[in-house]
Order: sequence, then structure tokens, then C-alpha cells
Amino acid sequence: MTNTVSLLKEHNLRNTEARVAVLNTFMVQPHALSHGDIEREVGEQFDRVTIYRTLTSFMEKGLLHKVPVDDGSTRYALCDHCDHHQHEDNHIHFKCTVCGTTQCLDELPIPQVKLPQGFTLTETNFLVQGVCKGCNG
Amino acid sequence: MTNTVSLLKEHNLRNTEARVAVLNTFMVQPHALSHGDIEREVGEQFDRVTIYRTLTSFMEKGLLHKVPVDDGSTRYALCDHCDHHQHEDNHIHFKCTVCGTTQCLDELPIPQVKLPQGFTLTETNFLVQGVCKGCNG
DNA sequence: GTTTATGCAAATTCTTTGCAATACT
DNA sequence: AGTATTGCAAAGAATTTGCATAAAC
Repeated sequence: MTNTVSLLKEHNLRNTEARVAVLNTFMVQPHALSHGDIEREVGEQFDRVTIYRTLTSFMEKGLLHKVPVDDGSTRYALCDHCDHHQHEDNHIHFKCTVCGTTQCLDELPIPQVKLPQGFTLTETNFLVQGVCKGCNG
Repeated sequence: MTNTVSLLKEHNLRNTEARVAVLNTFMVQPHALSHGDIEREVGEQFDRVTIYRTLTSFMEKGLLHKVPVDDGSTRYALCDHCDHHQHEDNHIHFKCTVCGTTQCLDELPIPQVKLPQGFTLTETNFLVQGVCKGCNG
């Protein structure tokens, strides 16, 4: 089963209330979340600092990855195929310019890139901006 | 001629010392810069707040665009073909995980994406991470 | 002369750190 | 029991705002 508790265990993270709450937020929300987003969601129950540290732990254990955005916020999304050695985040992120949310378009693979001589690749991120289905409807 | 002063004029920005200095930094540096980067460069001469406001003005007038990164900093790069109606930033950004700089790989075009039904596209950004030529050398 | 930009001070917001108390395994 | 996590306080960055002065057009 792939519920919150077992996901934590699989990633060598202790099962605590705060972690379950934060992880749950990611599983319910379909888009990339910032610290602020999560604080708004579960902030009544847990300290701001705990949320910061939870996000850091999740990153380190390969449960979350950072999503590149252009507004100066740090945003995270659930890893699909990441482990704690390497983050692999091979799908397109879509940021809606109307509602401001960033979501993962898992269906669409990122096209290959051929870098110039001398460059080594470890990770690719594709961010597309526009208007999402909901806001276009 | 495409020097700093005329670039400012073309974008309806008053010619001031601070703006020339900030714009110059972008023209000299080949990669995406944060507020902090610029402050380190010209910070002795101008107030921190002035630099913030300069970056904002440059954005509004279509001289700079934001570059998506995943470290929670806001980074800017010179627009090539942007105007103040729409930002167009059609090349790949490369972030070196060793030296930490982000540069534009102007030669490489961004591949086309076909979005799902209902999505409208206005801008695409491709961020590649790895090790750059200099750090591999 | 009118409009816009700057510097300074101060307020907000964001993020990190230390440490004692608590909870997990 | 032993180790990791939490909350609180506090420090440190990053960013924004108001207002009087100065500079650009």
C-alpha cells in the first residue's frame, strides 16, 4: 500500500504527526507547493520551523524534489522515481498565469537535449507557462 | 548603437547612474543574476532598495525577464526579443551545480511541446542542470 | 516645472540556528 | 535506552513601503 505512513517508512523517515500532515498535503494537492502553501494548510497545528525542517528532510530522503519557478519561491513536488542519490523529475511543469498554480504534466515526457561540448547533464526541468484547463474553461 | 544608455531610452527608462550600472552588469555577465549578485557588483555605490526597484522597473519595461530556478532565488536575464507586452525567452538555461551559475545556451532552441486539451501556452522555459564546460575542464 | 528616481529608516516576511523537552523505534 | 523530531526564542536574510530629497526630462 502506498499511504502516507508507509511512504515515510520506505524513505527512512520517522512517522510523526507533522510529517503525515505535510505529506498528505502534497498527496491531495495536484501542484507544486511552497512552504507558505503548506503553512496555510497545516500551520495551525505545527510550528513554522517544523515545516521547514520537514521539507528539508523530505528532500534529503528523496520524497520531494524542488520545482523551478520564476517567482523567487521555493516549491516542492512529490517525487515519482527519485531516490536519495539522485532526483529524477522527468516531466513537464506547467504554471498557470491566471490562478498561479504549478502542476505536473506527468503524461508529457521532457524532450532530449544535446548539450555543447564540455557540458555534463544531471537533470532537466521543463517549465511551461500559460493558462490551465480550469482557468480556460 | 546598442549601448546601455540607448537601451534605457528605447525602453522608456530614465537614464540614471544606478540603472546604467545595473544594466551594465547584465551585459557583462553571461548568466542569470539575482539581486544579491548585483548588489555584490555595484552595491557600494547604490542603495539596496534602489537595486530592487531598478530590477522591477526593468522587468516592467521589458528589459529583463525572470529566469526559473529551483533554489528560491529570483534571477533575471536580459530579454532578447521581449517587449513589454509579452516576454519571450526561447532558449535553454543551464545551471552548473559546481559553480552555481546559470547561463543561457542561446544556440539551442527549446523543443516544441504539445499541451493537453484545454491548456494554452504563452511561454516555455527549459532548465538543464549539470556541470559546465569551465568546471569540467 | 513636473514627473520620476533615490536614499534612508523602518516594517514585513522568509529562513536558519541553538537548545531543552518530547516523541519515535 | 538511544536517537531523531519538535517547539520556542531569537538571530539573520531577503524584500517591501513611506516619505523627504534630489535628479531627469
